[in-house]
Amino acid sequence: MSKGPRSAAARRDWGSDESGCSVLHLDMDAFFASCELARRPELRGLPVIVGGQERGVVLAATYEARAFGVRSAMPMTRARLLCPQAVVVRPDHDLYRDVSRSVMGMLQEVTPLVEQISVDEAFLDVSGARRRLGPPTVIGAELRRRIEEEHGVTASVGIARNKFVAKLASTHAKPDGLMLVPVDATVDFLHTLPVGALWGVGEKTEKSLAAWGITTVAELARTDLPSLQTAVGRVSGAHLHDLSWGRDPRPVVPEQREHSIGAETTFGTDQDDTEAVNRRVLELSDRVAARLRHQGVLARTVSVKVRSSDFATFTRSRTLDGPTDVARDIYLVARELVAAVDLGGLPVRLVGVRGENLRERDGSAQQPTLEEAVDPRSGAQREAELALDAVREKFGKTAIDLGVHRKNGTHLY
DNA sequence: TCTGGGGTCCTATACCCA
DNA sequence: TCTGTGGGTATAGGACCC
Repeated sequence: MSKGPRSAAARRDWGSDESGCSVLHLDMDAFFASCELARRPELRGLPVIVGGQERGVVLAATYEARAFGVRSAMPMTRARLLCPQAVVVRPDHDLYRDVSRSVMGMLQEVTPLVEQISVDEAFLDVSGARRRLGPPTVIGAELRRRIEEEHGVTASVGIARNKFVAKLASTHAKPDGLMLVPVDATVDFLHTLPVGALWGVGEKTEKSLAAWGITTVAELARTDLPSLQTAVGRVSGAHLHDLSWGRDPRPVVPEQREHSIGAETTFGTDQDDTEAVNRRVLELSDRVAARLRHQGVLARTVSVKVRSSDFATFTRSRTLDGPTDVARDIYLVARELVAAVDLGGLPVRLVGVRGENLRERDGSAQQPTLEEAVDPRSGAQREAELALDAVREKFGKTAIDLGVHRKNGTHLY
């Protein structure tokens, strides 16, 4: 929900010729905050911030809160300083997921070519829907109307010849607007923008480019390719150069499979107790395994992330002999990987566990992992964890937990 | 000001193997 | 046998996005 830099010059009417513009990007405005307002209309007109605990960041803020300088991803402590009168609401991800699912279903009625890129935004290729539903601007307007009517949430729409430009158009249409960038106007539109508007240019890349005297898309477009590649790398250089001229061949691809599934948490206070860290690693392994099983996939690589109190972040990973969706397998590897990270005596701020290198469970399903072959308990362990899934399905996610069992001071688990 | 949690992609390096 | 080369895979880390 955070957005790249915008340009006032770009916020204007670029024309009405829709030919060749069949990519539509739909982005819901201040999504989490809008969902909360729809549920609690008495909050309308007030500065509202959706955010977590003490050490959290702002997940979403209403435009009233933004007027005070509150931005998403800003530390909550700072947000409260800027806008002490703001109503702070704890995030309710289940609510946002429900609204999201319903909206995505609505998009599917327009075309099956819907690529969801996050909970609150999606691309649509409406080339096949034109004859049935009208030109893209009509489709976009109708979607915006229906989303607001059915969910009380406003959405902005960008329409252009490709994904990259459509995404920028929706950013400049915000809030509650629609922008068309005709094919002929594409380069002029792009060349009003700062480099930071390009997808893939964040803080670091922006700095590297500035060192080369490149601060706008227009300047980047006029830079010769070899210099650009020296500045930011071969692949990124070529990619950014293409984008600066409005070239983006990536098609709208429906239903992309996840490449990894992970979970991480920041401790309330930095932690130097190894046992406490391990308990957290177990919880995270359990969450990851449950999600792997839920999605019917197995992970062959386990990776961990450890952040120390000075915010230095380390990742370690190991590829297993066989793929798994069993919390115990993941935990045993994750615990070792975390233990091997040298934090120089500093306490742990955050730990994370991730399953990577995913594959479908079907097919590899009946192949026992090496561990199962060596240790028959692993098959039984999976059965036990499936039973846990069933209990949680029935009584809720917090109904039951895996534990670290100790016997004579030795971990069984 | 003091930095969440979910991800993706790219780069560099090491190592095995043909 | 030695040396170089190049592909494939594993690993670590950085940057980025929402």
